[in-house]
Amino acid sequence: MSISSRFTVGVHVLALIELNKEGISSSEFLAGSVNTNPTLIRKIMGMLKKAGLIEVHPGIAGAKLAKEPSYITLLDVYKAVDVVKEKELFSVHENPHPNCPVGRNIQDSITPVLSAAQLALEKVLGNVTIEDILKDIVDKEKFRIVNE
Amino acid sequence: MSISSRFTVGVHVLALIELNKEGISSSEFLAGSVNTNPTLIRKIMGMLKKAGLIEVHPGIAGAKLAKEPSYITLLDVYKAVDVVKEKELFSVHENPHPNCPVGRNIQDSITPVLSAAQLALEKVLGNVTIEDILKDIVDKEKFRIVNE
DNA sequence: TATGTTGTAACCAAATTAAATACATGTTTA
DNA sequence: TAAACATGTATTTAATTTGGTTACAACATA
Repeated sequence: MSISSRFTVGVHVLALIELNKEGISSSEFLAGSVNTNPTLIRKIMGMLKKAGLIEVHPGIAGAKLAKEPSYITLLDVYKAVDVVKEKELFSVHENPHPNCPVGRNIQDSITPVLSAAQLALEKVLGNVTIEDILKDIVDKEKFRIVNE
Repeated sequence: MSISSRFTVGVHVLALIELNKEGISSSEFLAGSVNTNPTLIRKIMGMLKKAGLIEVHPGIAGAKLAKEPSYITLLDVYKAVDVVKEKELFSVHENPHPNCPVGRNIQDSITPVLSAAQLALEKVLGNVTIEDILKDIVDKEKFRIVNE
């Protein structure tokens, strides 16, 4: 099991829209960088738009960030593309037997731990912004140029 | 997407084996409490055995914990049942385009964040033991009795 | 030897994912 | 106005994973 790549593709798309802010970031352009098809990008763009992270209009080529990149966290993207439902990162077996002490209490006992674990993960994502990712990419590019 | 219930079923199984330590915890008995079929339980038992968490022998009914319940963390179970491969909780789109500054750097830029998020989640699981879960279950049972 | 248990392998149906196709809707421009 | 191009959706497909099921070999015990 793995969390859908919609999340990391979403981050890729947002970073590229910002880096290409002077140009036109159409779904085809973005798909080329991600190396997938424009339809998938448009599906993800739709989710990012619904979450208020980008601005994009039917018929008009190109997307722009709807907020400053320093105000968009990876957690925003993660929630926008809906890769994990609220409190459902872990799945729990349904209908344990009520005649057993463990069966009738395990879900209530384990759920708080699972929620805490999921929150810990989300907190890390909430502390990193698109700007952070872009800065890192720019740094890596500089290093590349120095070593050419 | 959701992490397989093998994990929470594994915790259920270990807790019940310990609670029923004076009795015989066969795969059929355990399956009854979890409310699934014995084959699935045996598959999970095989993983728990391989990870050194339980002792169980072919032909002999019943499983026992191989360690004290205070020395078995939920992270041990999580790793034992192999619900998430090492560093692969998040999936990343393959082969982004190398001609794009974002495409050729995004994986290296985002991977450390994803690893940190996964580690944060695992750390929470590592701080809770089977004994903690059992204590909580016993507490809930006491509360139940008081309110009968 | 008969019974019951663990340990596997094989198979199935359901759900999810990424990719692909098709097309309606909207915008621009030639 | 018509042609070209973009977004926004719906539908289909193949691959993968999951949980469930059946079948059966290997082992232990009464």
